Amino acid sequence: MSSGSAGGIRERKKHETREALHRAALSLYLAQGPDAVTISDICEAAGVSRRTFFNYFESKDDAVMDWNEERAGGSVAERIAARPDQEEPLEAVHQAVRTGIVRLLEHETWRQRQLLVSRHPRLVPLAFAGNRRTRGLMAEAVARRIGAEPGDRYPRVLAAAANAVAQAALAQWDPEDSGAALLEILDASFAMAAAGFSPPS
Amino acid sequence: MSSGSAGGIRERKKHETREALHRAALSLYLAQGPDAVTISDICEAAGVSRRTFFNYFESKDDAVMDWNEERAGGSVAERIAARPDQEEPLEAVHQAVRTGIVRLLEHETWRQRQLLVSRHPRLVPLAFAGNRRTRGLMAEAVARRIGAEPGDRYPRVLAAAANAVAQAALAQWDPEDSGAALLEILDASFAMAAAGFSPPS
DNA sequence: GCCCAAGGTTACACCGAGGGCAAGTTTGCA
DNA sequence: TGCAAACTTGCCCTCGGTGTAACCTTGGGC
Repeated sequence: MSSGSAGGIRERKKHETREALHRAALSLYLAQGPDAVTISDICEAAGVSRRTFFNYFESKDDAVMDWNEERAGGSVAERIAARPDQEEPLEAVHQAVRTGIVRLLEHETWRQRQLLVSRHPRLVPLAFAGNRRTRGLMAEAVARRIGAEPGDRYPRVLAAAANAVAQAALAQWDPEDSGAALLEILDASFAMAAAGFSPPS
Repeated sequence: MSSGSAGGIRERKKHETREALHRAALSLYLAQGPDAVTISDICEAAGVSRRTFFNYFESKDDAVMDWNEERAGGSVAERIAARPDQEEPLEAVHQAVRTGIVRLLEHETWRQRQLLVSRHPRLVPLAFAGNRRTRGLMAEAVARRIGAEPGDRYPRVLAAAANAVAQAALAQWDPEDSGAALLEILDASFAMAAAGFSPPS
């Protein structure tokens, strides 16, 4: 056997099955809308049994929002830590988020996800379901930068606000537009935060 | 018949049933944890049939998070509009949120809700499920203040960030503490936003 | 007081989500 | 080749959620 790059056939097949379920779920969601898709439909499209589905995901939404591609860009926390020391915390977070989005924009499935979410607002909370953890890691990274405790007020408030600003930017972006447009919106939105939200002239 | 204040027996009974279901759901959630409670349990405690439950709520979480008490304080949008004209938008939103929280603190059921949420983080998104609408109304109110369109970037980003700051404040508050403590946290958090999140000395 | 219509409640039946379990199948390794 | 670990599957169950139709209560007209 030539076998896969990592591990053996077993690992590769698991990955393929997961990917097949994810793709099937995403395209069915896009084609028919979230409510019209049943787990059985997804399984049929992916060629596995209904029971197997639950070996990989806890729900159909879980399958659609699967995030293994995010990891393909490193974590936000790492990117914050990598910013120059003298940079203000908010700016460091801004740049960390920015490069994260640049990487995500390269993934076609991520764009499809955004399209799906923008078409079905019901899914918005799901798209950001992983954000509680992300926010926590962001707060930790910020705390480490300024020598504070991770539980301190400042890092937490900053992380929450930065996340919200990023979400708002995403929500204002049309996923059929260029990635550059999203980055413009993002930069403008963070500039508002840096200015203490004083009203634009 | 002495009858209720508004309408007849019918209206009153509907209201009582809704309230009974809400209270039953809340206390069962608190006593047993969200996952251990079934809709049948709630119905038994409230003395109605399972089918009737769904005449009032779409899910058990919906019943727990029922918000008729929020309305007993007017909307955030109204309170923003009521702030003095020369006040900066962020400060107006801050004060509007603040008085809203002051009112909510008077409601025992609201405090129970917060306790429940703080004990079961899984519920956090639900507690803020109504926030999409709230955020929209906030953005509109801010837009009206500065003579912008409701869809403009500034009002939306401000509303999103203010909401996140308020959420972060709530999350840092122990619901068994005094209401004054929550207000202190809230004020300090908004001060950070007004300062453009420059790090504390 | 009687009766009828509107509306609220209930039982029943059904489908999909989700998960436990044990048997069957494939892979990895000796 | 053979065995153990791991993955898949079918079966069965409970709970969430909804349509339907029968039933009961309320309120208003006669």
